[in-house]
Amino acid sequence: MDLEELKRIQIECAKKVLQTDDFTEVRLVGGIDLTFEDPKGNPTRAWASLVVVDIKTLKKVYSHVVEGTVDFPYIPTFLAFRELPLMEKVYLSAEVKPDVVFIDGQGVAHPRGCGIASHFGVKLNCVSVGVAKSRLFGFYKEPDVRRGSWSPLTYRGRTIGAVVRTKDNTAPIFVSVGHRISLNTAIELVLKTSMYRVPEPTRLAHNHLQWYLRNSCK
DNA sequence: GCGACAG
DNA sequence: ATCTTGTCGC
Repeated sequence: MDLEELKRIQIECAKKVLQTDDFTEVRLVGGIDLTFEDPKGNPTRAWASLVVVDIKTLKKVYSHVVEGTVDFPYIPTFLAFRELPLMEKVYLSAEVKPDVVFIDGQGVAHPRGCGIASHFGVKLNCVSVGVAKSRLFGFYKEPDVRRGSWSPLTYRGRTIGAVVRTKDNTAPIFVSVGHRISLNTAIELVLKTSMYRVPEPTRLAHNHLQWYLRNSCK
């Protein structure tokens, strides 16, 4: 693998990212998650799930799982080259498409402005939001401990994302624009879909995989 | 040069 | 990401 070449791909992808709201209504919100048979191994067997929830009830209205082989290692800032293929597969084969998709990882809060959530959105031309449990890039001040408060994630004076408190006295999550959405709307959507620390679409996608691997899969 | 570094 | 049950605390 030639990382310099992959960097150029990310730089080109970043140019196509749209950071304004480009949709009419949001009724269905989806979350995509991956799990690996051997996280350290390369290649390794892996599964991806897409769970779609109704934004009004936060109840699951659709879920889908696909299996595949992942043969690219985990390298910070190059996560998309490892996880994007399976994410594309689960999304493209889904019978229900959400209006917005939450992706585990960063969107534009990335050294080259193209984290996995943005890469996913641009490649599939859909509305996406980066929802990460930890920081990859940028600086911030700890937001207030109350649910709903947030502080900007910045780099060289520019806001690239937000550190959002989705639950009282609980570690915040890192939200950034994926594609075709504004940061303010992304934050609003994340807060609207969060009952716990991690927003429901993402949390349920993760739970669904755990359940799936204990049953249907052999 | 050294440390940091989504999942 | 994963190894892993009960347990402590709000």
